[in-house]
Amino acid sequence: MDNIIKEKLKGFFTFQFEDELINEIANTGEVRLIKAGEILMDINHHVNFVPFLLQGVFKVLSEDKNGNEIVMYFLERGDTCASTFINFVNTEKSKIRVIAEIDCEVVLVSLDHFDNWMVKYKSFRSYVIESYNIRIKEMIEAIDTLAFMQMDQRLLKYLRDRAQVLRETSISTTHQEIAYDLNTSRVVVSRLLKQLENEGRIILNRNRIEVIDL
DNA sequence: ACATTAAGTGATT
DNA sequence: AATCACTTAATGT
Repeated sequence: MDNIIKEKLKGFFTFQFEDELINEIANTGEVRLIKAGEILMDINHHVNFVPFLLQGVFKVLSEDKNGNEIVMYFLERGDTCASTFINFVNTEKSKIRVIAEIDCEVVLVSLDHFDNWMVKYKSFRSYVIESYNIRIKEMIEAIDTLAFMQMDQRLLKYLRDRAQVLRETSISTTHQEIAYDLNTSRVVVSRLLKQLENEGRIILNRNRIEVIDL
């Protein structure tokens, strides 16, 4: 594995990984490029790896048995999917779908190394705990959003979140996709977007939304 | 030029 | 906020 990968592992993750740990990740991990739209892990599938996100953005969503989906949060570089940690104790099926928003680069590490690294590396332990913490906070935020916010506010929050993880003000999407993500109808999204545009918060184009009011 | 897909809108529940 | 039914606009072939 090349040094660029190691530099990314060193630079993007909040807890400075020890050089030795970075070498271990580099030696045992598999670097994968995931194209926009590809699914990294899916609901009801077994997962035996943990992804470390080096580049790109993933959308994490849950789906009910009727196929209604709802986006819970986004992952950006330096993030990992905390829900996969659970599987290192007990091989459980994934409850979520993780899908690439844009082209992504990840390092996949087998869960077999987890036990070992947790005791061996302080930075790894801290990182895992911190990741859990962040995800729990995100979950609470998602629940609050669903329970207390009306659709217009949810929509604006969604656009801001998405623009933030993409590090761009321009989002390439359709009203239909947003409707799926928020589990509402396209008509509602179109109307609310129009309203936001009239308020000067966004600019609408076909397949593209400029977020002004970040 | 035509077909397809995305987006806008009034009316109704 | 959802649904229907329809229109208009943008884009692909």
